[in-house]
Amino acid sequence: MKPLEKPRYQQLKDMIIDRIMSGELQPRDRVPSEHELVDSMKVSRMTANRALRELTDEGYVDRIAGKGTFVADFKAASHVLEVRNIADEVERRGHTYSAIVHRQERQQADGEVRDALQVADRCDVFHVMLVHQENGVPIQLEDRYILGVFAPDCLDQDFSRVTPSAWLSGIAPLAEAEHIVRATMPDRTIRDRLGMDEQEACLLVLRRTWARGIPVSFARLHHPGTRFELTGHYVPPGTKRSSNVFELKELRQ
Amino acid sequence: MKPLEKPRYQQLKDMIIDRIMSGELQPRDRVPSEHELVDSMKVSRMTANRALRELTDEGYVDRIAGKGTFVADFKAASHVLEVRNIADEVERRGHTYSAIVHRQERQQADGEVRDALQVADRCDVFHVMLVHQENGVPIQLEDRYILGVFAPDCLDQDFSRVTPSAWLSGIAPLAEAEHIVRATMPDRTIRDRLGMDEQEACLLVLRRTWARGIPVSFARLHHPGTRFELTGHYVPPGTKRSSNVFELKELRQ
DNA sequence: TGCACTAGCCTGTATATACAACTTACAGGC
DNA sequence: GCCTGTAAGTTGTATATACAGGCTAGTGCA
Repeated sequence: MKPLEKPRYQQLKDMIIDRIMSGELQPRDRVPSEHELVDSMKVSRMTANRALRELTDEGYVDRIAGKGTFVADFKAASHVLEVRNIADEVERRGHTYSAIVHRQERQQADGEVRDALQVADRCDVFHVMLVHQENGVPIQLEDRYILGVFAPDCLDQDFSRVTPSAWLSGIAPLAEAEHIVRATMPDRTIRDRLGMDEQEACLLVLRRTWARGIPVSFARLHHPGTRFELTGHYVPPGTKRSSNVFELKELRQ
Repeated sequence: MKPLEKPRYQQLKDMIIDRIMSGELQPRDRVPSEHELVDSMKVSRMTANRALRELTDEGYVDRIAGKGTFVADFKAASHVLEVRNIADEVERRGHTYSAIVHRQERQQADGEVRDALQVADRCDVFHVMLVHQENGVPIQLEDRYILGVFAPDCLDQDFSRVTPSAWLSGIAPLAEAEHIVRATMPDRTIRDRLGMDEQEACLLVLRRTWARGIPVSFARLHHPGTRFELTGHYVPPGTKRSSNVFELKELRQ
């Protein structure tokens, strides 16, 4: 006989996570205070405190003594997804970010895209291809597919202003991500668009993200091997927020 | 006026982490029980419980109801360091792991190695170079430098049986790690040792690890780009252990 | 009008207590 | 000898209570 019901603090956590994931609670919205949870859920304050404290540790909410508890920003939470927004990275270095959109169209999924998004053949998807630039120099070719039903107004977006990644983060919290990093030799199209040399390797990142339990986006991110690298720094948990972020960095030249 | 002293549960955590990092408490050793902490540290059981529970969440200790609290295995903790032991990876796939040691010698640090380990010029280091193989096929060229004072008996080790990474994990818990991932074109030596084609890109991982607050090891890990990739999967915290492990995987061919 | 103070709410921490469930060791009975 | 029951120690959870400190709005005084 397993415990027929979960611990009460876990029930509280699940209830609040559900309300965030379903969209009922939006970023910066106020979450019920400990005292309100005591009244409405018939638990002690220490139990409510534990639930909210663990949600804080896990990045779902932020707490401010004297004010209350608030749903964390999707964008901040997405930092946990290891690969930061490339536009933010460029600007954090004090450089100028720009993007050129090569494609933005509706397609039907097949082959690798269909498999990656786990959808039926010929399912409706959007295809976006753009080149990200730092001070006018190409640094990433993004080749992205987005699930049609997840983002119906994809064709109306101006991705030269807001990156697809940032835009997707704003629709729903990205709960899960998968990355595959490879070293490849780029084909002629990619090499030309990134302004790469003949004998230059390409750092390829395949990225899938999930929202509400289903895969919503699949992207191929190509980077010039001599100009960029992926760095990750792990520090033990307990010291501030346990940071485990991968980011793109300019190679010292 | 800031709080002149940290919260008591944090003091407990720091005390126990110190005893683990200093080597006083070894892996699988028993950690004082909640009741013992109540007596010796003059705190309530709930405070001791919180300290030990958070140390569990952070991977420092494991708790077993009815038995006690024990220092977590270094090896298990090192999984959190994102790049798993390559020998374990190979065996997990049901394949045969082997290694060929090309170098194992004492050197004096200079240039990139000196900078990476943050030591004085001509400081004593060990240099190990070996090729890891899966079913006899080379999959990684490891070029590693280890701080001399950290591992005095490095030359006595048989790295064809225990990988340097696993051996280092056994000396002291690796508390911090940095990874840099690049795509490069390998030079002739590396290409030959990995059995790579003329036009094949190389996935290069630069890895630094810290123990007891100081950098103890710096490694260059070269992989054939057409045969291997680095994968990472992020799932939200709160579901089991929040997993954020990068691992090397064989490319489907 | 403008300022200072206070009351009320919120989070952060700490304690004392209680019960349940699990593990181990040991004593007692068969 | 073997099995069973029990007692002690351990973690897991839950409650009630208390005090400190941050934040905000509103009251009241100058």
